[in-house]
Amino acid sequence: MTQPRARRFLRTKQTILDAALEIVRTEGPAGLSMRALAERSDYSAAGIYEYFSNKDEIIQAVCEQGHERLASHMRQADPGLPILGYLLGIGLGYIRFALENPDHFLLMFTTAPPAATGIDMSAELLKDDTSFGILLGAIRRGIEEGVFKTQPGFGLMEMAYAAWVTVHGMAMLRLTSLRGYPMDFEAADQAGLVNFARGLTQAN
Amino acid sequence: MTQPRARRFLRTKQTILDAALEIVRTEGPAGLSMRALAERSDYSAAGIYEYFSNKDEIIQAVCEQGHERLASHMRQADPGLPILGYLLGIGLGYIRFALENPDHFLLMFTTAPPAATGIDMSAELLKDDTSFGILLGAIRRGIEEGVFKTQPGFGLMEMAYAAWVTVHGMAMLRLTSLRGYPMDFEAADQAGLVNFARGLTQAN
DNA sequence: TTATTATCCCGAACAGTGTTCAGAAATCAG
DNA sequence: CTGATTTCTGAACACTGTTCGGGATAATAA
Repeated sequence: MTQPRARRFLRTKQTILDAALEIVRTEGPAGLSMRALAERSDYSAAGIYEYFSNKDEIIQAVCEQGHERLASHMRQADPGLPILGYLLGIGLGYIRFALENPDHFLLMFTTAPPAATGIDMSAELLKDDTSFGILLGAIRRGIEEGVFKTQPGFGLMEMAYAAWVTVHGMAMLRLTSLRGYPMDFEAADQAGLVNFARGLTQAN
Repeated sequence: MTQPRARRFLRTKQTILDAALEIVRTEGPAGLSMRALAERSDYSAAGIYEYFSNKDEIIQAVCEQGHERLASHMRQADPGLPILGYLLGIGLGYIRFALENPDHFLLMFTTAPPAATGIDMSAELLKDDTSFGILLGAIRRGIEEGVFKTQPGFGLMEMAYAAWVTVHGMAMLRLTSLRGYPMDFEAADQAGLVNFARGLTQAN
């Protein structure tokens, strides 16, 4: 029962992870090599393998941390607002995170998940503090308030999926394909999200 | 004026490019190493640098080829359909290409473009045979037919952007974050696109 | 035909990558 | 203090993209 040992282990692991996060933030995912990570965390490259069995495992941990920060960005939307404004705030929070942390965001959404986690995720995704969970809560509220009209084949889940897809597409395209494109994205995103919400509120 | 030489040069270049495309298709972008590419095209790794100055240049060429194939998938939508059905077909074509060529699609939209091509692209993007050009044409038609109602700050360009964003988010999320997730994506995508279109047709 | 020159192509090498492994320190248990 | 575990390291392996010197080949000139 060596508790101090376990604590030290976890602390060291966290130290390495923090170094990884900093490298991703300052130099992008390309700069995250095992040797660079070793140097910044004052270990040798081989030593890191005592705490992570893979580089992928490190990347995955960095991604998880990113998802938490993404969710906290979305939580900054004011739930006191009317549902349409609240939903808009959530979406803009998502996009804002992507723009403020482009490398981190791209890493999160271009790295394929651990593969065949499928079923775990279906539960993981629905937790309230998850980014998708927050979105789901907002849509549910809109439906309960009677503002969003469900339709056959377009209920809570489909609405939330459609909303996610919209903001994700905005963030992703802006970062990968439209960097430097002359367009007022702030306005276009706003208008696009309003159009999306208009679809939700209209029956048939 | 050595024409045969120039022709041979281009032909060899195309051979290498074809090999690169095949590697991406069969083994994914991770399998595209200069040595593997050299082996499949019956050259040495060093020899390839006579035709491409970079690996990035090869990847970029592969991406361009992908964009053409993407556009051809979208062109399979029947322009004879009513505008809503036609627009839906275009969107589903986009998604279908992504699902049939996941590696190629991800390569196209996770690799940042040649950097600071900004202004060139703004013209390139609008050409009729481009994927975005096709989309733009459909939206324009919907507006001219009076089916899509423009609004202040939400005109042709914004509508097309919103549509692109939607299908791109669907394709992207499905490939990166929702692989194996238990959900009827066919139906959800369809419903999501219909919802999007509903927003376009409703004034205010 | 022969000599010159430009093109084409390859082997070897360099610096970098992720990862493994034998063994040196350091920490713990008896 | 002794013996066993846990930490940590340097060296190595196989791989990556890329460069360079030089050999083979083809086009041009004499």
